[in-house]
Amino acid sequence: MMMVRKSKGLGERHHKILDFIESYQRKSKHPPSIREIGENCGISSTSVVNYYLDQLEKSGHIERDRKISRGVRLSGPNPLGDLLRVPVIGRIQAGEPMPVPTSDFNYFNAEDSVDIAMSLMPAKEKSNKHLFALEVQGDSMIDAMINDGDIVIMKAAQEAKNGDMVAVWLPDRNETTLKFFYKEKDHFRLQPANPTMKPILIKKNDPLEIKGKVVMVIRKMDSVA
Amino acid sequence: MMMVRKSKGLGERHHKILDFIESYQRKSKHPPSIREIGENCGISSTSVVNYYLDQLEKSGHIERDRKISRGVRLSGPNPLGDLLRVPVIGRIQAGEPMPVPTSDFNYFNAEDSVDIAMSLMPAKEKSNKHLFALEVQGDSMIDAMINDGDIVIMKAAQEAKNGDMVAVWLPDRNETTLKFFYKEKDHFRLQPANPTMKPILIKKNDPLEIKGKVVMVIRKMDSVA
DNA sequence: CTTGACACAGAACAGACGTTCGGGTATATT
DNA sequence: AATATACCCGAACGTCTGTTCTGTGTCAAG
Repeated sequence: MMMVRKSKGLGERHHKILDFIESYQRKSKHPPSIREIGENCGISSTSVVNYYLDQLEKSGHIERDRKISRGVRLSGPNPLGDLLRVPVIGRIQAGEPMPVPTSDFNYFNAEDSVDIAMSLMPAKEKSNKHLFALEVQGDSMIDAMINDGDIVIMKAAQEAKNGDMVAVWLPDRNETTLKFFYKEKDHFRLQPANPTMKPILIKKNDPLEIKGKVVMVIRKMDSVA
Repeated sequence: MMMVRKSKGLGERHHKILDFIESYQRKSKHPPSIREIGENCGISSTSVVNYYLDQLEKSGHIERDRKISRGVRLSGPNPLGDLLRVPVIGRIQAGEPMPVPTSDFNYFNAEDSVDIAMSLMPAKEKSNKHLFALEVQGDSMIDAMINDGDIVIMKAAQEAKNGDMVAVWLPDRNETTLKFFYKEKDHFRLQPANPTMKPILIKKNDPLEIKGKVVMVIRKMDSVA
């Protein structure tokens, strides 16, 4: 009685091997050897492991550095990869000036930080220079589709292009707000992310301070258990 | 003429080795061997490399897995850290059934995937098992504070606890929706994340299918340039 | 029945690799 | 001057490791 797993994409052993490589790498911080894969996947011969590894390489699931010890890794842009550590420099809420990074930007005295996979970042932001994060406090940003507790990743900026989502300080209203920015004939249009809500129009003479551009918003649902 | 570098913390070679390990790991995705370190740092003897590696280990700069090929890595909380690779298995929009993971969903038949730093995940979700992601299409989730283009990280589930944000399929309305879930005396209350909006009440007899719990929401502002 | 693809085992080989040991040369200390 | 210490080299050893080759049994197609 043999297992029949022909012509299907991946067999049980393929999965087992992929799982093992992944967990081994996570625990040991380096890839497993062929023999270690065999022992942990119930394969007694190194040649059989090599046999499967070849298949997984051809199908693009793994990459191998031939002739090199433990030169096997899960493929993909970033099997375990580059993180950006973005400092959380404070909280943002309406009615108070927004915290902005100091010029020194020595981000190690930051109380906290969040790790973002580089692959999540837009191409231009691959350097964590000028990136910082804020935790949103209160419901004041709901018209920007941003909730209490959300984390906003920002890039310091004093100017913006049309379509950027920016953090602006409106001295007239004594308010920090996050809106899409559009420069139009004789005014700035601050468009809420929520399409059911109406924009704020600011005359070009009126004060308006752009504090930064929003790069990303992250909302964690901690209650999941 | 010899270099004098006594009694100081780290010498020139220590830094050179640390830099090399870091850049080698980044490029080759696996650690260098002792001989490779030697060649690239101008050290002709493996024993000297070993000599420095021992020092760097004692001083806590690196960690070593003895007897194991390429068992050297930079130490620290997150030299390059753990990512969860979550498969994006489809799009979600109101009026259509939500895609759910197949039993085979774990690997790369997923068209795309997103990388999430483990440090961002709630403690219980440290395994990418049962995690999947959906891209939200359309504005139908605005009352869940979720916008067009957002990425929702979900955990497959058929049940939910009070306070969980869940994806539910309402056959009566022919609608998939994301709401906070509360079980009450004689009905289920589906509470929108937006506190200005009113809940949906579902009688306990009426049909209601929980598809999964929302773990995280990610919004990328790609327009930043 | 024959053929061939497929899955697997075992052994053997050649390098790669970490480790160790004996020796060497400066500089500083006693 | 003698000793200690830090730094460094080369070689040898034994094991780890990827690769390759031969052989075996299964199964489906011709």
